[in-house]
Amino acid sequence: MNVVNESPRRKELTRLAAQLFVQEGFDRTTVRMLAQEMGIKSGSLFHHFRDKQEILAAVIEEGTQNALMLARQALDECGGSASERLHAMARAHLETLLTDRNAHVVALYEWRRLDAAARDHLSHLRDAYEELWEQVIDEALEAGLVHGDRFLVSRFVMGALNWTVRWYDPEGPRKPEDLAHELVAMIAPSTHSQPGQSTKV
Amino acid sequence: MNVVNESPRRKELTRLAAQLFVQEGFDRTTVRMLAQEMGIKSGSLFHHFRDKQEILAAVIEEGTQNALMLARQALDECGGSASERLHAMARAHLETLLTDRNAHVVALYEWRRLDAAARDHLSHLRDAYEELWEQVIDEALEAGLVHGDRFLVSRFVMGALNWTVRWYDPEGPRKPEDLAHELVAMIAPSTHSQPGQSTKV
DNA sequence: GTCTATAGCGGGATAGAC
DNA sequence: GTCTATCCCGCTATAGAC
Repeated sequence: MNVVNESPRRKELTRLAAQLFVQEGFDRTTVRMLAQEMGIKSGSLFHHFRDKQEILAAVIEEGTQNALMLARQALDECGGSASERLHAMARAHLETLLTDRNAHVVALYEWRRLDAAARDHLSHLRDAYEELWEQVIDEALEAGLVHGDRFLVSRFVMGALNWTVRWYDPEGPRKPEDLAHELVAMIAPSTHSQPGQSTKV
Repeated sequence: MNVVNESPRRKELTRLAAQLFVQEGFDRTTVRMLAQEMGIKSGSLFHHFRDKQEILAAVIEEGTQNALMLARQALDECGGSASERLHAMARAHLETLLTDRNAHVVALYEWRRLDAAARDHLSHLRDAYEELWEQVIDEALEAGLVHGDRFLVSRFVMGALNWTVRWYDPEGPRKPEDLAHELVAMIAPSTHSQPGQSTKV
């Protein structure tokens, strides 16, 4: 459905929609606001999307797919130690959340506003991303880096990261990488990150 | 403004509103839904509240005040060790979020929907609650229980806790107390909780 | 304190010209 | 692919009777 419909125009409109959804929330964002941001009239919007719901679905698909891609890439590029992988994953997650401040945030914070059909269509994507997290957490548990229940630890870690959206100041001194480092230090304090990736601040 | 207006009737209506705001979100909750839940017609609502905004403000004030009260009480009743206090705080926080599932959740998740005046009026309450957290985190840092930056640690911990709202299943086997215990174990693994409070599961 | 009735507005979405 | 024009609906809030 969406895979076919990937015109560059639509992608650009999706990007702009993501920005507004983050600023205002999905419910408060009107189709007229969306149209204005896109430089067209509200009627024209429905040439690209069937309805407002479909815009949300497009944003969330884009955001999750992007996060998944960047996370896999980060894991491929980092060293193989459990600690390095945990750090790489946290860093990738925070960068998709805090640097672009768009589609991934919408995916996390507006998921409930998807209708049943869209949730159904997108849940496997979300699950794939969460499984990647659980896998990295598993490795950390096996390495003795962290202790506790796999399910709970991954949800606590994701919660700590996802909540940064609420208080992080992009103009402040801390970069997403710094936050990732501090989080790993908090839950796995005995770890010394390998050189080659400057995780020490 | 609100302190004067604390009729039992209004408190009850506020309680019902909180429930709907959690289920549907503030924006999706209509005054007609609120009225129906309260057993009156929508017009009658405005005898108790000036407008929809004021209902939200009442819920958030109630939720934060309640959380603050219960947190202080929990700290008073627990032992004095940094680990016990951290655990008590986390437990109180989770119980206000997950057991009642109402006003405190709204305070956390719908804060942005408050207008400027209400935010101004309520921010000192929210700040008092966050300062209580930072104080407990400070004690944990000084006791060597946890390591890191005071600001970041408290935000990470609160994030992990606040995000539980998204995945916690009240019908499941885990109680808020169990979650609190697991979180403390995750960030301060070397700690052995004092007896007298069964924190071990 | 609650009701009925309704004003007044802004929302999502459509139709057909260009 | 975008425009104008507009339908229709549901929302918040008000007025005045009871």
